[in-house]
Amino acid sequence: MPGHHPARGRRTTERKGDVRERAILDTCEALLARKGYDAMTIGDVAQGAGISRGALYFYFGSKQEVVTALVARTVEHLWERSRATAQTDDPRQAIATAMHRTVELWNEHGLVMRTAIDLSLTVAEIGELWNHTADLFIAAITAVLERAGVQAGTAPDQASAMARALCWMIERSFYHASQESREKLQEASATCEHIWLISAGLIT
Amino acid sequence: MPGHHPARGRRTTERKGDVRERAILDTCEALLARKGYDAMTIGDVAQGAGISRGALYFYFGSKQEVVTALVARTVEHLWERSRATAQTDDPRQAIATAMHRTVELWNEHGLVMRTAIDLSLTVAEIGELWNHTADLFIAAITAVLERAGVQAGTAPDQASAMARALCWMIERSFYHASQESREKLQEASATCEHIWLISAGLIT
DNA sequence: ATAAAAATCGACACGGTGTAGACTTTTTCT
DNA sequence: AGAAAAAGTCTACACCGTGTCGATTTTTAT
Repeated sequence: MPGHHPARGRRTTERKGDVRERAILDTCEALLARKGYDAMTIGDVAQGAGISRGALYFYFGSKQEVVTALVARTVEHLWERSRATAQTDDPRQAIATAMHRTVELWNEHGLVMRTAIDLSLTVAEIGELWNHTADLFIAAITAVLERAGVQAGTAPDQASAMARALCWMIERSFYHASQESREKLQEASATCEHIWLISAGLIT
Repeated sequence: MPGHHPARGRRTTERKGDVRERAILDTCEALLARKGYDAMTIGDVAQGAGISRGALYFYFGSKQEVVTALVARTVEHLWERSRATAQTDDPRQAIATAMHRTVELWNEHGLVMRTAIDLSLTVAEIGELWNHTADLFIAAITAVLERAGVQAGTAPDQASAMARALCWMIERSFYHASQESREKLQEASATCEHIWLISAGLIT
């Protein structure tokens, strides 16, 4: 329909580059799943996205930047979801829904989350991204523990320190389980939930 | 002293290569600490060991093989130590000594252990090494839990599954803490011990 | 002393990364 | 619509680290 003016007052223009950028990230995610980080080459990603290597470097300055952007995209999604979570008064209920949501997260984004964890050491920016994510989780766990009656504070047997340990337990358990199968993930979740409940003093 | 015969009946011959091999591994460990795995190059290691790159490839077929050998050397040390551990009947005591020993292990070999964990995914052989090590720990934890009265079995709330989760909790907590300082490691240990005790039902 | 085995080296080929500069397409402004 | 600017694309190249090869030297055993 020639002569058609798209609505004004709103940025209609989606740069061609925006589409490409998404294509690059999508390809990166797919290749990460198929070949893993080391085996995946910039050339592969470029080819998958339908451009040449040189063109890719117009968008990202390095292989690390590409995967950092991918992690950022995913992690942003996590934050959004976690912000949208309804709060409950009952700690038992809070724990159950938190674990359930976490299972969903890992089912959906397990690959990128594992990659983020793996690269946290080597790629500083990814490390920060993941640290921040972990801090959100730790804060949430701390809150639940305190509401369940665990003494607030940072001593080894108080809420804050315990929350950190529980967070790492969940991270690592899910990291391994999500590589195996959804069933294993479900089992790991049940176990972590159980230990969390015990630690909160909600189970004998 | 010409004509000197080294004592017989005992393998006096330590191949020159044996010394070199040790030198290579030692250098590798030092460089790993200084620059990290990615930044460390085969050339660096060779230079540090006082030989050329070409000569290094006489000993090891690849960079991965070098670090795999280093991990193997360290892990063997762990196994030895863990075999030599006295058993106690009192679960509380068993947990305390286990955590204490683990702190020592991480203080001494934290760097290599972290490297092993990082490379578990990419280098299959290191993965197996570390898995086996983890299995030893899990078995030990399981035994203690059962002796403390936790029901044996693999269901999510039974000894085996809980031991696995606790193992990951300890691994991850120590992984992070050992990067910071001995104090942090000590604190992390106290927290993990506390959660372990609660999970075993030895604390209200 | 000598022959076999062990160890060493320098040169080379390969593959992946990242850069440079020329060129084309798209967007923006009037 | 049309020109200038901005955005996007490509090919070629330089660099670096890995791993291989064959020739050579050193060590070891007899």
